[in-house]
Amino acid sequence: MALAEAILVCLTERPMSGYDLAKYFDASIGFFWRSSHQQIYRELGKLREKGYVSSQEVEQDGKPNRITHTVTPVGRAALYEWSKRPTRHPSIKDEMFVKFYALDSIDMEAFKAQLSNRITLHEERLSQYLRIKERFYDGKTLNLNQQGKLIALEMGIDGERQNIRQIEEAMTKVAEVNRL
Amino acid sequence: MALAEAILVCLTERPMSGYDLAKYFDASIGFFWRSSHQQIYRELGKLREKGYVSSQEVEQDGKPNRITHTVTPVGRAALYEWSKRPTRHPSIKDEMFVKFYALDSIDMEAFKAQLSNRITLHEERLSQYLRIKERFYDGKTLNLNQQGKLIALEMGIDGERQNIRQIEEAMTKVAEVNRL
DNA sequence: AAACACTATGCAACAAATTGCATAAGTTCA
DNA sequence: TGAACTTATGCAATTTGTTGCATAGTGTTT
Repeated sequence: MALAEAILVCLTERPMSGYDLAKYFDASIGFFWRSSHQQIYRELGKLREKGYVSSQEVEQDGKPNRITHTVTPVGRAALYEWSKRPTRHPSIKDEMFVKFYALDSIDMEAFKAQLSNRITLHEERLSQYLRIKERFYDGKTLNLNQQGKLIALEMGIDGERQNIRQIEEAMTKVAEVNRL
Repeated sequence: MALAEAILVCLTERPMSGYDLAKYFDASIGFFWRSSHQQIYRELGKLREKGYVSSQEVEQDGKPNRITHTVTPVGRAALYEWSKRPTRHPSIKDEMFVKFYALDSIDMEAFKAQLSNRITLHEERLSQYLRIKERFYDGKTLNLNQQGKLIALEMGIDGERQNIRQIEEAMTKVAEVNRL
C-alpha cells in the first residue's frame, strides 16, 4: 500500500499534522495518489504503531492544539526498502470506457454531455498544474527532490493535454457514428 | 459502482457463466475496468438478488456444470438509468509518481529498472491491443456496439503509446538529474 | 445575533477490493 | 503415474476506500 509511503514522503520534507497532510494531498501529491483526511488520520495511527513516525502535540493559542508527525529513522529505512520493491501498476477503472462498451444500450445524448464534462475537468486540472509549475518551478534552481516533483508535474501536464485531445477525438467519432 | 454495470454490459452481448465473464474481463472489458473472478462471482450474486440477471444451470458432460446468467428487462432498464448518471472520474493512484516525489529518498538504480519494466508492460499492452484491432475490427463492417468498443480500443492504443513515450522522457530526465 | 467558513481531529458504518484458500473433475504431457 | 494445466465455482479474512457524523474553538460576514 502506497498511502503509508506517500505520507512518509510528505513528512520527510517537513513534520506535519494530519490537517496539513490533508491539505498537501489536495494541492500536490494527491494529484497522483488521492486520499481523504479520514484515511490519512487512520493511516497516521498505523504508522505511529509501527514506529515509522513519532507524534508531538503542539499548543496553539486561539486555534485547537495540533499533533505534528515526524518520520523516524525506522520510517526512513522502511521508505527506502519500499522504493526497491517493484512499482505496482495502477489498476485501471474508468466508467467512461464501460459506457463506450455499451454504446447501443445507453442514453447517447446524456453520454455526450458527460464527455464534455470530462474535458472541462481535464482543462481545469491542466491549468492548475500549469499555475503550479509557473509559480514554484519555472526559472528556479531546483534540488533533487524538487526536480523529481517537477518531472511528475510535467507528466501530469502532458497527460492532461492528451486526455483532452483524446476525449475530443472520441466525441467526434461518437458524433459520426450517431449521424448514421 | 460500475462493476455491476460492466457485467451487465457483457451479458447484454450474450449470456455467460462467471468463468466466461472472468475470461472476458481478462481479454476485453477488463482493459478499462479490472476485476478478479472472486469479485465477479460475488457481484453476480448481488445482481441475481436484485433481479437484474436470471441464472440457469447448464449440464455439461465431462466438465463441471456451469451456471449461465442472462440480463433481465429490469437489468436492462437499470443499465440505461445508470448511463444517464454522471460518469465518475477515475481516482488516480500510481506508486510511480510517489517515487518521483521522493527522488532524494529512494534507491535510484532500482527505480530506473522499475521504469524500464513499466515501459515493457505498456509495450505488451499496446501490441495486445493492436492484435485485437487487426483481428476483430480492421476492414470489417461494424454495428453500433462494435464501433463503441473500437473507439475505446483506439483510446487504449493511443494511451499506451503515450505512456511509453512519457516514461521514456521521464527516464531521460532522471538520467540527467542523476549525472549531476 | 445568527450564519457560515476555517482550523483540527477523529469514530463508525459501510462498500469495494485484494489475498489466500478450497473443491472437484477433466485433459495433456513427460 | 504423477505433475501441471484448464474448467468451474465460491468462501473467508483482511485491507482499503467512502460517506456521514461529531466535536470544538476562532474569525468573518450579513
